[in-house]
Amino acid sequence: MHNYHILAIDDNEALLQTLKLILKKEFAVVGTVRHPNLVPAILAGGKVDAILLDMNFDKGRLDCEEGLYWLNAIKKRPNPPAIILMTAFGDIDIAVRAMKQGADDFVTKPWDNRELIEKIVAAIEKRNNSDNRQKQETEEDSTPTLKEIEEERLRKVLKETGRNITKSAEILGISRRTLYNKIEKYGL
Amino acid sequence: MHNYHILAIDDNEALLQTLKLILKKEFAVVGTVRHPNLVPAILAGGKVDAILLDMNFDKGRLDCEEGLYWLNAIKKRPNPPAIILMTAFGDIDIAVRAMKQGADDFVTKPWDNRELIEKIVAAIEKRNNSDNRQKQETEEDSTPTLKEIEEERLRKVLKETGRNITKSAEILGISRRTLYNKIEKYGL
DNA sequence: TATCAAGTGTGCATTTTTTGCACACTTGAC
DNA sequence: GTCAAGTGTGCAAAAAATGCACACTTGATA
Repeated sequence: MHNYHILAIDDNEALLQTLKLILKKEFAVVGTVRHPNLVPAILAGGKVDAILLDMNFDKGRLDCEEGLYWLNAIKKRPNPPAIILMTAFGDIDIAVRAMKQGADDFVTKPWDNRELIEKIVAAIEKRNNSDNRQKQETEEDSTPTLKEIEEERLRKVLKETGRNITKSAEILGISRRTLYNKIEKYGL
Repeated sequence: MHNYHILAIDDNEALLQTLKLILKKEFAVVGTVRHPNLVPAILAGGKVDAILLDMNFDKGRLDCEEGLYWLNAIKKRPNPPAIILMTAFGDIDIAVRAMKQGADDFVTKPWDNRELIEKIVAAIEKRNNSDNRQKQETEEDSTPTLKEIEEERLRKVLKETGRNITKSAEILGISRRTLYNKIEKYGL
């Protein structure tokens, strides 16, 4: 049992219920919606780790283009959930376009339950890992004081200009005299 | 006629020649190789804008896994060319895995010539654009004045602390009063 | 409800930094 | 030799940073 929140989107009510039954056994919270236009509101409201988006363009209700549109819209949000797409047809073009737009994985109907669950978990964990990396980077980034980054920048610019003080001062946007002061202050 | 260098990889000599004939009409230089193990040497030698990699796993010579291995190897290089994959089978799983590993596009055999060429050009231009973005960013990185990086840092730290002025000032190594002054000065 | 720690926003005098300008050099190119 | 471009430094005026004080607000806790 994984402590993840899943949201399944499908305009076929019967299929949606089947999906929910399967996913309920493996995930803590499983929501279902019939149309993706409700997704932004749901994402704004609470935690969602992965979205299962069905692109059944056979019934004319929610077609492939629309599916890609929603995929794109969801992925543009600040902290997007993992997205796994489902399609009834083995169309490579759609799969490729979906992957280009940031889908995390692709499942074809009829799906294999075990495979579906594995793909969902893998996609969520991959997303979490990349999140953590970003956080670590920004945390490390936030430590230095203004003076430290100033010193770092001074070193860099001085190096880049080959220690041409006049040019360096110009690049840094400070007066030449001030640059001399700072060089002495930091012992550069 | 595009001034791009293309490298086509296929272990079927006849198909390779067909490809070359088609591509020669559209691209400045078209190379052909029978096995991807020559690719690293070729890439080290000269300019290659795009690679057309055929993954025909029907004959047992160059199978799908091997194709993905080479895709991965090429994409790990410092300045990788765009890669378009070709497959005789409309297998979505392979397409998805290939896209995950950084393939730029996917074409199924039998291919449509116009579509193939368009995809190659699009992939190269996309690659060039992202290159330019990186260059611009790194170039811009050396341009900004001390005040600009100061402002950037202020924004970042304020955001990170949830606009806790006292903590922000502490992190930045300046007095609280000064931080207020800077916030007003920069309009944060 | 009272209280207390932690934070906010601002004023003010003092100290520090920045700035602009001046001056006397050095250096390399032409 | 000279000329443009750069260096290193002094100095007074202007600007910014600092420490401290004061009157708040806020959320948790006894």
